[in-house]
Amino acid sequence: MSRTAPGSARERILDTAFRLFYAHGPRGVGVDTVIAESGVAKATLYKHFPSKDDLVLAYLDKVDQAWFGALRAAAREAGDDPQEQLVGMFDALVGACRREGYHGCAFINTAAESPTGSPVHARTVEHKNVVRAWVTDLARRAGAAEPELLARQLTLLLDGGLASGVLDADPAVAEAAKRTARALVEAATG
Amino acid sequence: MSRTAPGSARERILDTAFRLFYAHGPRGVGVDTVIAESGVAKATLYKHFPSKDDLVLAYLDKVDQAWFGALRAAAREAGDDPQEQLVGMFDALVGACRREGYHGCAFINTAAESPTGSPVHARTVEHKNVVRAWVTDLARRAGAAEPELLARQLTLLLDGGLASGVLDADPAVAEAAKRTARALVEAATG
DNA sequence: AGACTAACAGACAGGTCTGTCTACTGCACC
DNA sequence: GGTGCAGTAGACAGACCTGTCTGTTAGTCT
Repeated sequence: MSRTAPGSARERILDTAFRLFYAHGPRGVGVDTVIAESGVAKATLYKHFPSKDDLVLAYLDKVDQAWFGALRAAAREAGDDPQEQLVGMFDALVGACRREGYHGCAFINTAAESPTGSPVHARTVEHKNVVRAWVTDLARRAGAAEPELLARQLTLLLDGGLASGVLDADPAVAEAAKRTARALVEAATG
Repeated sequence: MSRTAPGSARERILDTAFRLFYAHGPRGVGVDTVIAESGVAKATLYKHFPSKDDLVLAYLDKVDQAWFGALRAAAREAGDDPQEQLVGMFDALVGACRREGYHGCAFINTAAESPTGSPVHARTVEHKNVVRAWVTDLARRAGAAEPELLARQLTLLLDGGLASGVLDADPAVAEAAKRTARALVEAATG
């Protein structure tokens, strides 16, 4: 286990899949392409991921970590005040827009090309619920009159900003979302 | 031209494509399936639509007519007051959520599986711009302090509601969007 | 009656996709 | 030194996809 680090091939496959799947959508990338670009044998890929769907789910897990992590980091950077954190998390959207190769929400994009009821769908719903629960908690601590409503409003804005990111990475959209978020937070916390 | 109405085959193809493409995404439906379900010969399809991409674009035009039409109808039903119309257009979202087989925004879903810069992309951007221009005009007539900002906010909400529709057709999301729209319109026209 | 048009029916080519299988290589540990 | 493991390389099957092509049918117009 010294020539190649443990799980090195797996990491390489997943990193490559992350990049390609996000850029072209899982259905737009063949397994052969992932293999070629990650410099791995086909058998190795199918050993770590028994089917392409398993690879797609692993990709979504990676996306979940990255995006949810970015949201929490942006909120943390806004300080200790929950109200400021609710607004600050939109900096994750602003930052994503500026990033090269930004292409909107990986979950939405993947769910759009997957049949309803598929594991991909379920994973996406789960992700959205986790994020909204976190926002709801933040809204509650911010003293919102209706935390669930405020969380719904803010996640609507987030999803809207992410969705339009498929088309063009316009930072103005993200900035508008942030301004709107501030207005909604102030209105809800009086 | 009496046995079959003029363009009857074309209509049948387009209707079938509309249904199938919306349900499974254009890439998830083969031309053979469209042919089989519309009861048409392959040559006929390729005569009316030289390539599958042309069919997809025609599908998007149909979607544009349907969705933009629904938005304007919902606004019209809200009365003559532009402020009420801005809020009322969200009834199109509420209605879409309730419809059987609702699966989110056809444009976003299609764009998600199309390469950046493709005709599909351009058509989607155009659609979104047309809708936002219409909303901006409405916002101006409603006396909004910053019509562009209000339009951006409202379309963000619309897109957010539509995007989450890929996951579950929860009317609560649409209702929350409408409530939020009302709050934003009132704040902007105060 | 004859020409034209729209459509039907379906075979076919050429490519791509997922997933399996065989054969080989090099390292670690016993 | 021998065994097992992780990985490489690539052929292969079987399905599916787009787009083309040939031949046939039926109705319309002159």
